[in-house]
Amino acid sequence: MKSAAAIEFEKPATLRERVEDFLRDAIMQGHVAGGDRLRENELCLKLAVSRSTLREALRTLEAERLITIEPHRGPSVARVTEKDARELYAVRALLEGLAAHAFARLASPGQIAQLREQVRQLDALRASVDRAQLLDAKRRFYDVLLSGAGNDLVREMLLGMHSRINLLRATSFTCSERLVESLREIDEICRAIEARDARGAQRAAERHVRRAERAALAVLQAAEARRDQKNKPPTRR
Amino acid sequence: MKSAAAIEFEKPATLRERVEDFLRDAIMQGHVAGGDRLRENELCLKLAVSRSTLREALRTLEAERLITIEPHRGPSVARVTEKDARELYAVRALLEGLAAHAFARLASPGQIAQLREQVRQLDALRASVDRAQLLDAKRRFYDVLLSGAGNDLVREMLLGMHSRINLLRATSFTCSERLVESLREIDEICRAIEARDARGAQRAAERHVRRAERAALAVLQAAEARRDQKNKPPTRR
DNA sequence: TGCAACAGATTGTCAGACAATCTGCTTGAC
DNA sequence: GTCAAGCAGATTGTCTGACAATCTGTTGCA
Repeated sequence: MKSAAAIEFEKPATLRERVEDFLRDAIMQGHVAGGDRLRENELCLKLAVSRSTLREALRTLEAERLITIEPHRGPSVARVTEKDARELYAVRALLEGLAAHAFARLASPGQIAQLREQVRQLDALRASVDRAQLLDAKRRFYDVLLSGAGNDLVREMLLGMHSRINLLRATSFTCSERLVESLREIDEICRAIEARDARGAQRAAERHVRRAERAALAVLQAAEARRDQKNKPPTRR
Repeated sequence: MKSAAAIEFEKPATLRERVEDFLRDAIMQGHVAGGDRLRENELCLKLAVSRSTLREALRTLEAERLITIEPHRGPSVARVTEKDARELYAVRALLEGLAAHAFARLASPGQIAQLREQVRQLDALRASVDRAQLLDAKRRFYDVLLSGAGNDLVREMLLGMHSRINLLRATSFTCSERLVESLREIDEICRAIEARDARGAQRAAERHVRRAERAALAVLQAAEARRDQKNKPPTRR
């Protein structure tokens, strides 16, 4: 019952924060698709909040790049293009590498044990079909890793990036083959950390992200091809 | 008269954007100090805008971490602690390294020439006493570098970080010795790029940031020591 | 000195309004 | 039939005014 954990899970104090959380969830769970417009009036009615409150929440989401707001056109759910994804993964590889390196150097034995425990829980879910459960376990793993790395800026940046990556829907865990591979890579990171091998942990983390990228891009390209197929037939020629 | 440049300098379309820009400037120019509270009514009166508009702008600034907003206490100018600065520079080193690496690989000869031109202009300002002019030249250098690197995410992240770093006031250019050193380091980055030596450019960029960090931390620590000296005397004991 | 209660200031949220702008549809011309 | 112009409704940007919840500094009491 650490107070830090308690603080982490405290209910949002303000209404605006609850709106943010709700919208963030709705986007990441795919209840709205990339490119969908979010009309203010609709959302006000659905969430029973005023426009002021809603618009403030939307500004925050815009800063997180989960939505885009164009003048006189309003907010829409962000589209993650292939280029976006590449850039996202390139930065993520660097930052996760940094975090793994720092964790291997700085974490206490207790924190390392915690990390291993999270890996074990992830492994136990290997056969699970519940996507949400898997994502939650993954989130807990990163919670431990990023908290122990002692760099709050990196933590916040990566948390923001993870929500964008989830928006991709092409999460590393999308297909089960990738899942097994992914778990092995995570185990490698953890093992390097247990050996206090900072460079090794960094490299393992970078490798993990690069592989996740490859899987994600494959899914993304497949999705785009499907979309093009559907939209292009009535092409002018 | 490239259209891209024209777009870059277009006047903000909405009032909120102008408010953002004004506040961002005010903070970075040091017109308000770290920790200062920003009372909504005051700002509304001074800027002649409504609270809705102002509060939206403040949310954006909060996301950029230029201000912090605490529930029922309102916005204050962010304080950059020593730990913040270290984290900031650690990430900045990685991202600028990435940008330099990408620029060396991808930039067109024309872009490289542009970069060199910016370095030349910076050099010409070596003796200048006008801080604003120097900062502007530095900004233009980074504009060229980050545009040519082809990674918009990295560009936006670094632009945001630069505004926070300027908030530090302990800019690399604060003391003139550091300025000369800094210019040499920038020249090294540029030379590696001209030689299409991506790894070398990356390392030079990382080295540049690490040195800037050292200088910034020195200034920051001196400032904190001074502040402690002033605040601590009436200590309880 | 320390604590409690109170008053003023400030923020969080709401409702309603109106002009500027966007969007889709109708209409008219070729 | 296609294309351009124009109009009407929808949507956003911004403002005003309001009120309850919370914070903050001060006063008064023990």
